[in-house]
Amino acid sequence: MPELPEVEVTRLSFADRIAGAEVLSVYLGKALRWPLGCAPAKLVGRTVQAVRRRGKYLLVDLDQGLLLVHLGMSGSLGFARHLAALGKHDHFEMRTSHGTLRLNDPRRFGAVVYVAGEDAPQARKLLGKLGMEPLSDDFDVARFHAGLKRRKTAIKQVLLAGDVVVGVGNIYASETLFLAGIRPTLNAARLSRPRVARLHAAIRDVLGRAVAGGGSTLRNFSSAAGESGHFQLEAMVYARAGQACRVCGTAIKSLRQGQRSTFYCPHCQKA
DNA sequence: CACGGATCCTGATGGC
DNA sequence: TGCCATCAGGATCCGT
Repeated sequence: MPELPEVEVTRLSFADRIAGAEVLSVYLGKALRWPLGCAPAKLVGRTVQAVRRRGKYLLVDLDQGLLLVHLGMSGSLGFARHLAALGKHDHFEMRTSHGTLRLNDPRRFGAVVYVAGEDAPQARKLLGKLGMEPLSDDFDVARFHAGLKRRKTAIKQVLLAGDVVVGVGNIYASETLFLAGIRPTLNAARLSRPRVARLHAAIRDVLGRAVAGGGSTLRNFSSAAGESGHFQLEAMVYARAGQACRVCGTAIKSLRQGQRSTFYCPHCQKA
């Protein structure tokens, strides 16, 4: 489910409401990707101060320490005053004075990790190598180009790796490369400055619009095609192998890169 | 060190 | 209750 826009929209959905809340109890279900890192009882009595985001991680600031929350491939967070009984895939729940925060994650690639601070070893391990925030002012063409020049692998895989720029997941990687007219297999270091500029613009444009549009993914959009207001985020290439390119009509191709599927238009995207 | 591949887990889907 | 293979929006870990 979650690429950066959904994580950001999730954050916006409860950050203000949970701020100031006191933690009343913590429930842990089946193991997630990593252990919580402290006894659940240690969180009781803490106060939630804010919810921030770094890449696809949510940072839930407490008066002592913080929680790093990642939704993995299949996770979703809900926050409400009253929730139904715990479901099969609800593996973390934190009751607070303002409502209950609950993580549902069928595949359990997600995680909730307590760290004493952002300098704690586990925090540095998870957050330390993250690249630039795509919607921040830091992410400019010059820095993007400099980052890509250091990487010798395919541009699609560099986008996914997240150590140059964060938040571009498998769907948006294919989509932004289409919008920029760049073949996904091209060596990142060899992209010309104008092409880097086009890719930079595509990333900011697509991610920014997805956040503004409520974080729904392109895949969801395609299934909801025809709904007004969402039309502009219809997938151009993702999951469209064999179908006609919406721009030129050429059949969309697919390939595997690092165990992930990639989609592109062989005519619109130049090698 | 940078890269490519294996890996964690459950569920949906489609072929046979 | 059919069985099996494949794929899924992530990203870390490990061997080379």
